[in-house]
Amino acid sequence: MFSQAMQDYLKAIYKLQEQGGAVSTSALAEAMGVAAASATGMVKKLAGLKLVRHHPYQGVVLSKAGEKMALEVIRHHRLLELYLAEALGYSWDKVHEEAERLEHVISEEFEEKIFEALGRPTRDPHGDPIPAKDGTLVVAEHDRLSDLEPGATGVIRQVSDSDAEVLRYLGIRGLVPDAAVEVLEKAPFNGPLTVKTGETSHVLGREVASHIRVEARAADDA
Amino acid sequence: MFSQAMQDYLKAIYKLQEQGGAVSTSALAEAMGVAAASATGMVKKLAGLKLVRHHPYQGVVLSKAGEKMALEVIRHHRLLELYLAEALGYSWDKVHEEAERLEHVISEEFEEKIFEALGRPTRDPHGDPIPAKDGTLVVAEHDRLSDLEPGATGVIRQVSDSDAEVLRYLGIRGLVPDAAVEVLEKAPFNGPLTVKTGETSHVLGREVASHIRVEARAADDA
DNA sequence: AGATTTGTTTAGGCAGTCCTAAAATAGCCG
DNA sequence: CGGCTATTTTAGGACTGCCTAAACAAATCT
Repeated sequence: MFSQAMQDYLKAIYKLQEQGGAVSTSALAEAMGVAAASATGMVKKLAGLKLVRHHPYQGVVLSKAGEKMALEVIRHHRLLELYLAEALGYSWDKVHEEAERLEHVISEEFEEKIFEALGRPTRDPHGDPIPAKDGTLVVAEHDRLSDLEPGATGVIRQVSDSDAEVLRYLGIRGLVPDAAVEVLEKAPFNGPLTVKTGETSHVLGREVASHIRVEARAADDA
Repeated sequence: MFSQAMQDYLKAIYKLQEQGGAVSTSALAEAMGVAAASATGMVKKLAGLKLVRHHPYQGVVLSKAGEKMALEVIRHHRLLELYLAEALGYSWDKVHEEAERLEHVISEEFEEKIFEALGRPTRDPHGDPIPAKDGTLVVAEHDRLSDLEPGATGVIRQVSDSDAEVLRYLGIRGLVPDAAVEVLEKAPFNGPLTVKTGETSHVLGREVASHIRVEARAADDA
């Protein structure tokens, strides 16, 4: 009834939605690695199934049902990643690809078994929350980058700003979801922060940094 | 390049071939749960890829390459069954269905990891041999039913006879691969055997019984 | 505003796998 | 052998998901 392709599209829409409201078909097409027309076609199909709401030329938004389906796939994905890493000794850079294929074919029973084998975890190897079986996702209230103290390190989870210019600026600097960051310096009051990502450091206004949600790493991490 | 459907067909052909020479398209269609025309179509495609040899109206036989591919899938299947049962506590009657879906999507790395985790096994939960990675299958030299002594029990693995009539006779009596049998009596010299399968017992000529390969069960089995 | 650029949708096709119906072939029986 | 029946193949479609090219809409620039 619901093809694998549909699941992939729902998941992609979910992930794009996380980083900002409605999702354009071109962004979706890019995320899926297909032509824009293909994304439009699938969006229409999903809209017909009431899994998304589509306002032509305005983007697409998951419906309640669509979000639930997306979260089921994401739960599978994250549990699999964790299982591959923990139980089978996969390195972290390889779990994603394998989980990507397995997530569509495992049964509820398989999901249940690995969930139990892992001790009913709530976070995957990347620190992302694992949606619950009923489709509930405890969205971690991540710290704002502007809240971190000098010396602290973390991983960017979400970048939201109404100004596309600012987003582009941050993107060019590598301050995008999943990037690791470290706070080098922090001026007092509402002064700027100096942060490092990859090999280079950048100075950010406090206001801008407050729009970047990060997941702080424990101090004893590598 | 090689679709999942093709893998399934190759596997089905392999299994049918095990039970007797060339495979008819209708037998293949039935095994795959598709219309006869669909099987013909796929067979032509596989023949084009040199994975099978097809003589119209005469059935289909795996080529060397086709057999290797079939064995790879079967290796995946059997390793998965074993892993699901051993590592995840699946009951034996559920492993097959899950393995059926997983076998097509796991990577070589996954295969390798579970192979090692299981201690490099050579038999699956049903007692079937697991093909080696290079596509070699150590075909167990099963006992002939006619060799078993009264009281012995086993599982039929292969029934081969040039006489279709005999095969049908055996089929009607439930003496088919995977059936459990027990030898009740055995006349001396080349006299007949009385064997039981399911609830009923049958008398078989020694000659016929010698064409039935069985895997003997250890005496201490249930 | 008008023109250009950018983004989105429609239209028409292609490949893969399935189907049904009809034609071709093989096997069997009188 | 000739004809019946069962099996197998061919022919023609349906459906999914992808593509390119062209039409359309919105945003941007002058």
